[in-house]
Amino acid sequence: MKTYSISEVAKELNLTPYTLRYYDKEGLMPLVERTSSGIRLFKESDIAALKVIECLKSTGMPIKEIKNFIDWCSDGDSTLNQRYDMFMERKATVESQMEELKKTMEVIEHKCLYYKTALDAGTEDIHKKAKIGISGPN
Amino acid sequence: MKTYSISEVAKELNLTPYTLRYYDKEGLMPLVERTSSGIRLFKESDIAALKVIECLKSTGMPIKEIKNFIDWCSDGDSTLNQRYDMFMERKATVESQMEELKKTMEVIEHKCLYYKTALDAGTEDIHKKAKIGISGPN
DNA sequence: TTAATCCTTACAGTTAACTCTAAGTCAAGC
DNA sequence: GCTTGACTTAGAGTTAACTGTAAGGATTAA
Repeated sequence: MKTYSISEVAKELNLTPYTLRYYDKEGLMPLVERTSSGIRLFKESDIAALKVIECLKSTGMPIKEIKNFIDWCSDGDSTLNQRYDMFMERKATVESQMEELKKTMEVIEHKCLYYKTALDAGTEDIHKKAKIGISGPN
Repeated sequence: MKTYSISEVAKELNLTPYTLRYYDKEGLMPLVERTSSGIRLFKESDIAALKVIECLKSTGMPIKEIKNFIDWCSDGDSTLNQRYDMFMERKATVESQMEELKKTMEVIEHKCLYYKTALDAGTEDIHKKAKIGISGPN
């Protein structure tokens, strides 16, 4: 079975070896095998697990909570419920993040239009002095 | 014109007075008026400006860059171009954040299904031993 | 008049997630 | 044999954005 060195994995996941060792130290990678001399041998499944970790991280989940999940994985079927609940909770989190982002986008787009108009007019006053025009304020 | 105290504004924006004073110190609130004794009087327009700041923050923009924007606002029409460009850039950022979130959501939803199936079966092995069933692996 | 709330400066502490250095070892490839 | 890249422990440094304390003073509402 093909294995990968720490720097190969780091490159693939856009991380550094430092970060991977840090994750290891924090207990996020309990399954990675070693050579007799102690060098980490990452399998495809380890990389897949790291991608899940990166996914959880991108939802804003702190490393200590991700560690709980990793521990549950090691504990076997008795923790299936916790793990299911955790992902359902993450799903809700991501849903609300999406809604927040949508609202943010609306404000940003509004500002883009605002500055486009101002730029075309050569002055921001176009928004303050709309009374002069035909259409009136707003 | 109605004005608001620092703690009223903090409550409305889910911040603390400490944070607002910190923003002020970092140059994010150059326009807030004061009483003769130095107490901040926030107008509706100041609160609106703070909401824009929170919006920019939620896109991941660091405070120092937000300060640039605030400075440009003070500089008047000569900076309309920078401000327009900035919001267009923010728009692109938010778009890519949305795409990232979508990918994240797909992984999370996949995991939800995975654990739902495992939970119903009582064991995670259902995924490893799929060969036994009719449908085969995957 | 008393409690609450505001202000200032100055600075220390917190948290998360790295990021790196030191010092010393080990092992594989050219 | 030399370079490269891996390893260890231990610990220091970094960054961002707060978060809070101290010390002293002013204002305002009940």
